[in-house]
Amino acid sequence: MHISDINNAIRNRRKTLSINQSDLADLSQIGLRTIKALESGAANPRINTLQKVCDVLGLEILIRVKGPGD
Amino acid sequence: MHISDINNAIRNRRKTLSINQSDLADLSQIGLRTIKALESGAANPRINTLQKVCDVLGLEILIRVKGPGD
DNA sequence: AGCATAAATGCATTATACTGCACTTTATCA
DNA sequence: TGATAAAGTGCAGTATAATGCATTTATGCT
Repeated sequence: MHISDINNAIRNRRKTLSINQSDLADLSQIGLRTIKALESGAANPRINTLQKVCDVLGLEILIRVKGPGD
Repeated sequence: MHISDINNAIRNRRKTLSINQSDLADLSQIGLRTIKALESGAANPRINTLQKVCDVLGLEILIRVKGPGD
């Protein structure tokens, strides 16, 4: 899944785990306001912010060389 | 490759493509100072910044659910 | 419908990424 | 070894992510 879909990835994963934004904020040690911004898609978050949320949600961010067939 | 190795990924890829930091900065529309920070690893860049550089270098950032065997 | 919980929005403040400029240090040559 | 290019560093200004608080809107349940 491409990084541009990060907002949906986060929201879907959070709902799969049945936690609300407030809980995710606490677990991630990130402000609730920031979680909302993340999920809204209108955000340009810092990589550390993303990493913290992904850690809690069991998501991982990867980087690789783009292949011919992508 | 995990996102925590982004600085090496960028530097290695840049050298593979035989361009210098200044060229990468221009092509990415990002300040030279920021490129240097990125490659030094002492950075917490915004996702858009990362994306611009990766676009030029032919790198892609992916997100996925962490599996049991990772 | 009425109530409770979750989520969205506006605003002000703080923290810090991003930037350019000037300078230093380190490679890479002829 | 001297010249040139590339990379690293310090600093100050600007842009914006991150945050909290208060309020509003949406969602779900009995």
